[in-house]
Amino acid sequence: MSNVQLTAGICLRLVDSSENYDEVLNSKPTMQILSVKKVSSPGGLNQVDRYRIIVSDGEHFLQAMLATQLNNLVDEGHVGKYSIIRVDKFTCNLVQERRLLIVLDMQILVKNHEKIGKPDNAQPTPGDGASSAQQTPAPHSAATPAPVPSTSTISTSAPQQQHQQQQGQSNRAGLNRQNIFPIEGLSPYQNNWTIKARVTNKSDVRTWSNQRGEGKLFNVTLMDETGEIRGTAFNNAVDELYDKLEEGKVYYISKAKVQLAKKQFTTVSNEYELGFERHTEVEECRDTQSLPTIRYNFVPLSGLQDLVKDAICDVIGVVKEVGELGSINSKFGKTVTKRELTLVDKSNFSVRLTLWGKQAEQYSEMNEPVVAFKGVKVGDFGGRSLSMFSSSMMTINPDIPEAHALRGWYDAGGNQASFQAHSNSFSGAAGGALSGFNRSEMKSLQEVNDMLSNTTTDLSEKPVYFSARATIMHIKQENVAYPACPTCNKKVFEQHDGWRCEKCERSYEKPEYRYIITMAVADHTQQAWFQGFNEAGEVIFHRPANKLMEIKFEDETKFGKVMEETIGQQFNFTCRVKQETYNEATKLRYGVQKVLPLNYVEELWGSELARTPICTSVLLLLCLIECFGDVL
DNA sequence: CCCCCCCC
Repeated sequence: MSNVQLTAGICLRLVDSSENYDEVLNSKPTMQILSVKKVSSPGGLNQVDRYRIIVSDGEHFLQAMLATQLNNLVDEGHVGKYSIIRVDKFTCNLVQERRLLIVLDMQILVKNHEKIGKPDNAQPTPGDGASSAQQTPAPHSAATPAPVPSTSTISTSAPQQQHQQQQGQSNRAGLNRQNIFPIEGLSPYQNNWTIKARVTNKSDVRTWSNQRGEGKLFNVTLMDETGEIRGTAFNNAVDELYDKLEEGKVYYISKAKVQLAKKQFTTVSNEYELGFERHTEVEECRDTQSLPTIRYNFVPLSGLQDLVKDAICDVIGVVKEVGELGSINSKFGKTVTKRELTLVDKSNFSVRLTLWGKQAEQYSEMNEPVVAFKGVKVGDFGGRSLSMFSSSMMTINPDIPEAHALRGWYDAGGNQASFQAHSNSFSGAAGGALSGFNRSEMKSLQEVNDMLSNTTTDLSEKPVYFSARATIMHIKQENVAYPACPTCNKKVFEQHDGWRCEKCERSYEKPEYRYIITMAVADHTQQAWFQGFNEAGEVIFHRPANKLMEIKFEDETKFGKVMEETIGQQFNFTCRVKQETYNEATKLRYGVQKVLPLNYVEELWGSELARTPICTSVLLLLCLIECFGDVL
């Protein structure tokens, strides 16, 4: 421990204007961390926590930030207060006229060490010695020139001019390639920067038309090793830049406007975004060696439950199931194709992720690949779900350590694991099978009524879902099933040559009966009319509709008996309530999404009664009997 | 200056 040697003097060299910056950059100094403090970004759902650290060389100390890709070193306890580190890679820039070191890569030499020396602040704030300048951003009026950024030089303002003259000589034409700024250091307070960034995503050109006017635009996501930022070009700038900026390529970009990103719209992890303007300079960079293709901040699938709905996150998982291509009709009558993937990971959780449009149509990986997703949206369907944005990134079998680890784990037996689906219900394992049914969110019919009358949601626009346990009181006997087209399920009509489907424009010898059920249900608080279709009917009647209709045609009395047997049966229903209009009258329609027979062990588990010790014991016993009944 | 990103 005692043989650790800090790189004395490095802090002063970092703030010394006359230093050779390249030498300082490459010196890989050994330093001690004096403090680690989490800094949470204000607002926004996609903001990643950051760590501010203070580093010391034993004589002086400096403020620094950890690049977010190093967050896990702190989160997992590998590094902390008084750790000795070797800074292998960093960048330094001016923020509020103070230098801020961003540590991009480091080695931990000693995790725990006593404090070395009595270091002083290498960069005391003029005036009071506190860090007020940093905490109170001065408004930059015209009278207060913004500080000149500096990453490749650590000169202060006077030598800066000298430095820029030197650069002018080496790079007369084109952009100032020496003065590369980290994306993470960009802010509206800086000008004269150049970033070197990869386009990781480029949107199509979109047009808009509203009361404020019309126009066109496109977005890109730009990334370097410190962070990412969204750039937007409007109108003329679209013509100028759309073809120039290609997805996957790296560019020098300067003279764009840095502005606050509106947090309700951002899907990219940055407080700011870039507005491309007429004078914005974009030049392709062919040396792409030093830039990673993508930077992730993975959340384990088990951790999705800690994220709020609509949060944006990165995940990596093995695609265990690939759903069929389907389509949905969105609110505005748009039809969109979709495909659901089921991801699993080492946390033994699974989650469904929806691909849209082209990505859904073109997905064809059938060999359970590892797939990394960046910037996907967290939903709460069935507990937790994920959905792609157009700005999200999907990378199949990425060449990154996390992917290799996951592959190894999966192939070495992880694929045999049973995965827990996200669910709010008490019984997580059951939650997966129930898919959307949340026992802990069960409501009485009265509570459903109250919820519906108090909701601010426009029920004609957006349906509300609920689960309730109720007993069937009555089923309308007439039209309990309809003759359906075996191909498209539409109603068919009997004609001289068989059963005619108008949609498929053909006739069938026999129809396929499908249930269409209107039933009165009740619980101890209320009654309601539910409507159910084929899946619901098969559960309620314990037989396909064809069979029930067979009985009806052969023996009316027996049919009446079957109908009667359903009365008094209790089920767990999951329903979708929507406001619909018939003949200018609006009414709420309760569509049954799912019917589940009761499972008495689980019903008890979820109840208050189960909290008593005696009941817990009995329930455990019941579970054991259920599991091992055959053996006992 | 956009801001849609959907459905069960």
